[in-house]
Amino acid sequence: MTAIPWLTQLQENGYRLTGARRAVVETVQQATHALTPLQVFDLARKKYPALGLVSVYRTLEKLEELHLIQRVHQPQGCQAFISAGSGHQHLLLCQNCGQVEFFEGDDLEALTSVISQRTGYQIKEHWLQLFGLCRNCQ
Amino acid sequence: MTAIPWLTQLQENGYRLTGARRAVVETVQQATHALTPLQVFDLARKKYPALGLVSVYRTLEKLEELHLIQRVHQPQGCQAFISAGSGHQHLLLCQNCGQVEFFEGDDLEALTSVISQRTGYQIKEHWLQLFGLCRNCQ
DNA sequence: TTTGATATTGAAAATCAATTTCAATAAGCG
DNA sequence: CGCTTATTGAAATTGATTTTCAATATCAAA
Ligand SMILES: [Mn+2]
Ligand SMILES: [Mn+2]
Ligand SMILES: [Zn+2]
Ligand SMILES: [Zn+2]
Repeated sequence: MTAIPWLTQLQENGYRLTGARRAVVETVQQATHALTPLQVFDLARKKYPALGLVSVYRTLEKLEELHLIQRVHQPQGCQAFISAGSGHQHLLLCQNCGQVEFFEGDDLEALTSVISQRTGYQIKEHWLQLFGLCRNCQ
Repeated sequence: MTAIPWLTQLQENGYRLTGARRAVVETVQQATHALTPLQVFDLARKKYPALGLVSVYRTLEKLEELHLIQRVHQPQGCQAFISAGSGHQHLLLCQNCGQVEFFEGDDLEALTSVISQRTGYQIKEHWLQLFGLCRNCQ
């Protein structure tokens, strides 16, 4: 998959296409691990050496706003981002190497209706994240 | 429920009982909402005016280490803490007022075994959090 | 193409939360 | 009551993120 759809989306939302943005977008889109802003900076600078860290923050902000990336919450920190899956998806993270996989097909209907009844809450959303070891790391 | 069991646990683990600790423990234990260190500070200072913010951080650290509190991850930030349920429990958060409820009895066995097979991951843990509106906020 | 309005840039400064340092104090044991 | 030492709050420091700003680059319009 190429970086074009993301760049197009940025453009369609009134943002200009620049070297800094191209480098950040390509970097994040290619990643199979969640990346912190600093990691994005280090990787993207190889493609575009003039890049400033500030532009990484600014671009990540826009990508998140367009739902092209999502923040990854982990016990050791919540500053990393990964390309967002399309549709309703959840994350599976390798506790050893940090690799990220998406999965879907969870059915929490039965659970949420029980909880809803038990607590009186009207349930709107859920966060589900699995942690484990990828094939390589087992 | 009183603050004594937590204070006892601190003492049993070699920590001394001080005014600062009592104030923080009471504050966090009584809360029905997740509290940030600064919120704990403001509340606990009413009980113990000499309290320093540093001691809040230090006490929260120890309570988390003893699994008496847990960090709450939310879209708007991940710095808040809530009294930890006992046993395997999950959180249900009110998106409007921030009230926290615990629930248990989720069974993700079927799901995780499918995902495990599909991805090759050995699944070790899961995070599940529900968001919704409490009775008052509906 | 050229032009011009303005979005975007990176550097530097500022902010903010969290951590470390440190000398004074207080907990808890004998 | 004393003594050891864990704990304290203030202040300094760190580290991440945000803001400010003048220079520059994008891109639509001429
Ligand atoms: Mn789901
Ligand atoms: Mn569970
Ligand atoms: Zn792995
Ligand atoms: Zn509510």
